[in-house]
Amino acid sequence: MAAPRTATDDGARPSGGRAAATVRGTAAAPSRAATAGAAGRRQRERSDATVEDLLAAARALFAADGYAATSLDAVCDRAGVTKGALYHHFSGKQQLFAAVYAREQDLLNARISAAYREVADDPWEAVYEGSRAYLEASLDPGVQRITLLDAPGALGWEAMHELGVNCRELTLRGVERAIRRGAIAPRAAEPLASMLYGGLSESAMAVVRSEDPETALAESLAGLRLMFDALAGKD
Amino acid sequence: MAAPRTATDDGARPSGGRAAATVRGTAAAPSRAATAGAAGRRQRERSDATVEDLLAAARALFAADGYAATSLDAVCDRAGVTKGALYHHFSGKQQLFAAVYAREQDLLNARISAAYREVADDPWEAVYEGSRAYLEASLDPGVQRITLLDAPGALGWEAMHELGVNCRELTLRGVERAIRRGAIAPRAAEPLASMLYGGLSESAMAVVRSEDPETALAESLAGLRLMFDALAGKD
DNA sequence: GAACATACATACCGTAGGTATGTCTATGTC
DNA sequence: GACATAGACATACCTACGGTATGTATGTTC
Repeated sequence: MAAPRTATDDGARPSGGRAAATVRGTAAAPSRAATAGAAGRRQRERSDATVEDLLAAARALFAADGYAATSLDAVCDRAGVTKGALYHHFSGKQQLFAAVYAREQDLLNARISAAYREVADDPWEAVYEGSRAYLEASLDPGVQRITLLDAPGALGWEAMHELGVNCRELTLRGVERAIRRGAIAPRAAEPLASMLYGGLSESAMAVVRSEDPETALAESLAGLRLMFDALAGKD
Repeated sequence: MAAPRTATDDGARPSGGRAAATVRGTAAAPSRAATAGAAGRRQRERSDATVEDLLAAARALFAADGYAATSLDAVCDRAGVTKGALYHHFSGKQQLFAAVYAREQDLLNARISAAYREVADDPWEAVYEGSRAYLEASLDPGVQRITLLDAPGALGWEAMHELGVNCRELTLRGVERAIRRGAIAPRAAEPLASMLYGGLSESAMAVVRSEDPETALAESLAGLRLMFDALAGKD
């Protein structure tokens, strides 16, 4: 049975990664935390550096060899630390992978959001551009290996979607906005978002495995264009 | 590094499963094989029964606990045999899972094909019915665990699609036929098939995890209906 | 019925995830 | 500024599990 995580055992939760990056930016901290933050600087920095090394090593090996074929010893070797350090910052292999996955999702989100926001006037066209960005970003073999091939089995569907705002949720929001503004016909947004997100994920894998990825990508984008136009009522 | 499989070591390949089922049906066999087939009947039957037990046990455990959490010892215990028997018929855990996956795909194919063929006149409507059948069949948690969550990571994308005719290929053929017969606008069939197959897979997982799967399924089908109509030019 | 192949069972090995413990250094406290 | 404490690791070890090597009994063939 899968080891259940209680709500209280987050003491071993890694301070590095996404959470630390956002929390550390806040200068307005309470008195005790402020002094502790200044005094605990060197230890904190060293810790963060170790977490960073571990995440970088893990990301490289997970991307190259996959989740199952990557040993924690190999990760530690590459990071230049021992398993003691790894297990001090992460509760196990699964959580290490979850942290790597969350980072990957953040990078994807950034690219998608940037493309999405570039189209300010047309909400449906914005979803198209976001979808295009997601498809193109997912062509990277490392991204595919981590987010599309290994994550579902290693983390499970629920955990995948609970690790922060993911690409599927971005798609959902975009679809909802397009419906609200009348860019496409009224409908339940969830199903369309699932179809788009899942379809683009599968497309990315098919494109890379194609004997001619260049034209396969072009055809996928053309097909996406046709689908978006059809859903918008343009013929 | 992942153990590389040479092209010559298929001596341990299981005679059971799909391959045997199709090969055994051919009555027109060469002389030596014909006599050997008749004389070797009892051993063959025992062997097939063992393979069947192993596949049934593996399917049950893989479906319930997932690929990684299922130990071969547990499979053997449930099947009532030892690891010697398992490794006599399968080259390892991955191939055992591959056999289970292939069976699952066959069952899905049967359901999809049946729904597809029920609509003889309208090729695009046939694709819809096939898609509907695939979505509904993929609501089963065991099917999801095996074919959607674990298979990509355990087998890899290529191996998944080389294990016989799968649902994605069925979708592709249906789309190609619909295009040939002018049911939808001309386009490259591959991208649309990928979008449909991947989208339906993701939809199935989202539907099951929804707080109200009943209405989620209804909404997904309604959304699918809208998409199919839009692609067919019906507004 | 002898030679052989098939179909297993048993015993064993190596790897890798996980744990328990020791140690060193930074940090807060008096 | 000595001391207690806790964080940040390193080291050694345990164990489960995938895989292998070998033994054996039951068909199967000539």
